[in-house]
Amino acid sequence: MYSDFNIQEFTQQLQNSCAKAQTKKFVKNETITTYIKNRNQICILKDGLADLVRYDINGNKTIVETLKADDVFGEIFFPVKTNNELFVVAREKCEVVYFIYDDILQKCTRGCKFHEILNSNLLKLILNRTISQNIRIELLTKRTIREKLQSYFASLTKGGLSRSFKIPLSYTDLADYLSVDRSAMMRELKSLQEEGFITKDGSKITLKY
Amino acid sequence: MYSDFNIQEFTQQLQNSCAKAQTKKFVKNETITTYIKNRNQICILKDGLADLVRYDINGNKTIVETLKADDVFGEIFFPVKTNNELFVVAREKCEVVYFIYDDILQKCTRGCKFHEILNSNLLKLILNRTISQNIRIELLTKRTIREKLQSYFASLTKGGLSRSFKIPLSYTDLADYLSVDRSAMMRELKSLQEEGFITKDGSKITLKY
DNA sequence: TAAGTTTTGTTGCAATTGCAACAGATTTTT
DNA sequence: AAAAATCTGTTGCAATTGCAACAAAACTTA
Repeated sequence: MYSDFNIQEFTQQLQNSCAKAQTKKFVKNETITTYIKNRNQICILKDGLADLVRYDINGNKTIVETLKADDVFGEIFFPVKTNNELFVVAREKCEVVYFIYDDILQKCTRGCKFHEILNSNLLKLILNRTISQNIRIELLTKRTIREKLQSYFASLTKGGLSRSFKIPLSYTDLADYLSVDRSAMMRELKSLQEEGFITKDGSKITLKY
Repeated sequence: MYSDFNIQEFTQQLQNSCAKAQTKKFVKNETITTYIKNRNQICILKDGLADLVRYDINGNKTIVETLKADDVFGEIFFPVKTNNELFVVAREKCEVVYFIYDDILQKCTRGCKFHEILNSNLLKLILNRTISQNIRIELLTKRTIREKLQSYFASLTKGGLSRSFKIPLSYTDLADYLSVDRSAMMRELKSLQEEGFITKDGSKITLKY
């Protein structure tokens, strides 16, 4: 994982460069952006938590991504028109930096001294993003709710160090994130407890054996 | 979509740079790479088709990604140890360019004149990759087999232009790609025909209505 | 071309999952 | 502090999906 990355520094670089980055603040439940046009906008969550959310025709909500500080998002990653609208919603108070991709890439092939550093930082950022996407894909390809839960729990144990953790989402949201029915998920959680695989106390889960 | 990308040119740049890129050829069904170590290796499929495949403990096969010319893959995108091994297998004759990420990023911050172009090309490549990952995630978050099929078909119509297309996978592989049971998928395909949504002739599908 | 292998198409049955609905608990808003 | 909204936990029932199994078709390899 390429975590040798300083978002503060990067933001400053962006602002000093030709890219004209802007910063905005959002309160809880505020919509940060909607994916409708293809503006080639790249956003970086400087601080806070947010969700990329989709509603389908049947009203099913899916949390497509959960975003934390330093995560990138933006329309540029979804240039194909989908039938469903995508929203990024602040889960808590957020600070977002945004800029236009073309300003970084097309413009200033010479001249701007920050250009190269920007590019390589952006690369790191997007690389980290594809890694979390892969973890998400792994989870979603699991066939059963049980396997999805176990896969999700595994991702919270930070490499097996902590067998006890607090779920950072409500159970309602977790179901939307695993893309399964909430009641079916609750049932499965109950089975996991009854069979002795986990202990559950509110949002605190402990993995047994 | 950033398709203004010439793989031949890029390969040449790689070979001229300090990155020491190598090219290898593979025959059908040959294993191109296995994800076990964290070698920070990046591979580019120069020519041919390949699959990124995972087998879980129960022997279920999942096609995690289908790769075509110009697609990137490699361990660098899966640095977290998963319980399941991942393989990249040639679906047909393939040509693969591979190099080590650190050679591009850490080394030669000055001096190598190709460095900047490389970086920006790599960025484009990875950006295209995250786009296809998003499409994949959208497909996998669909709740029913029917919706998954429709979502997959939609991605084959190239923006709604062609209502008729040939499925580039066997139905067995398609089920592994949609992450569903094959017989259940076949049943659903039959229903889609009976209800008049599609016409099916071997691997050729035509969308009606 | 014959034998072997893989894929397709199909079905019955069991298990899993989704849907709808509701009461109680918790949180947020007024 | 009361009212409103959201979340949790639960259940019965229906629909969907997975599993196992098999024959026929298509494809590969010897």
